Amino acid sequence: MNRSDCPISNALDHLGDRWSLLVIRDIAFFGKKTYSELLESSEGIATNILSSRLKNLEASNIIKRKPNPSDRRRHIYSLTESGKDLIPILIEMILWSAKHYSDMLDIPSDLVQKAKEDRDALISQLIDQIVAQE
Amino acid sequence: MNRSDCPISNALDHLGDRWSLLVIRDIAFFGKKTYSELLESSEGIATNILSSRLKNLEASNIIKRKPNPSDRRRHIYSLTESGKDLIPILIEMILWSAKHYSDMLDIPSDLVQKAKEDRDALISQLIDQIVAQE
DNA sequence: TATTTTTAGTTGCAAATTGCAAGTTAAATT
DNA sequence: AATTTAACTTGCAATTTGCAACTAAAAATA
Repeated sequence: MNRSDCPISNALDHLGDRWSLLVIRDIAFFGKKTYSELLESSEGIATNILSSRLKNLEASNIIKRKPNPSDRRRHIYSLTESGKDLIPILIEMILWSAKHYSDMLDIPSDLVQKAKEDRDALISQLIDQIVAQE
Repeated sequence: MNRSDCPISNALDHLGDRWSLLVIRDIAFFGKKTYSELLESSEGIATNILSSRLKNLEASNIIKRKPNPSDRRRHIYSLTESGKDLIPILIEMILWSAKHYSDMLDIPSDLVQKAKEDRDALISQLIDQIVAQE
């Protein structure tokens, strides 16, 4: 699993594929909490891949899974502290895409503007939102 | 290639694998310029994978390849503007790993400290270094 | 000039991963 | 008691990865 002691390599060992950070996005930005909600991403993740990614992310302590007392079929997925700390990476990806692919994508302009004006405030605000819905 | 119009998904369409950002790291932080230099990464990339990633990154306009006039065997790889703009993503990955895996990794403490003190200055400085060696 | 070495790849093939479709299990609803 | 729902698992084909060996062109050496 650990290819080297480089911090960038380490991040990619945990997150370097086409799906893991989309799962984090759906939890962090779209407030998704259950398996079936996460399955409905617009990119169309397969059920076995979602299952695999959720297991990996939980093993990496990036997300956690709790039983839902009111409906024991539904498990609740949420971000750990480590998972919340991925938000700056996601924001930088949004800024990069906004700068270089704005014409072909759906850019959240107000988020981009706020990120440029006051990055730290935006990050705090997003984390507060996540904490609020826990 | 384009799974959706989401900017995060777009970034992952170009960079979402275990090797692409390591190639960018080696060019951006370690000043590597040639195929054989990039082959020597501590993570041990295979030659066919390196070849494939260099082609993809060039097709995505993230790196560019120039002939070297003084030795026409050696091609010179460098970052485009778009490639340089990936540095903030790399820095956030370093900060994330430094925060959550510091005991098991080799963290560049002075870079981390500078990133916390004055992020924008660090990014400018790193880009200046890259430009200087062009 | 002929031979060797270096650089940047390509090719072949086995192993691992991905993705689709269908099936399963436990809990909730009707 | 029967049906539906949620969260998966399983089987299998297709794609991607990774290792090892090979190649072509240019440079260095004899």
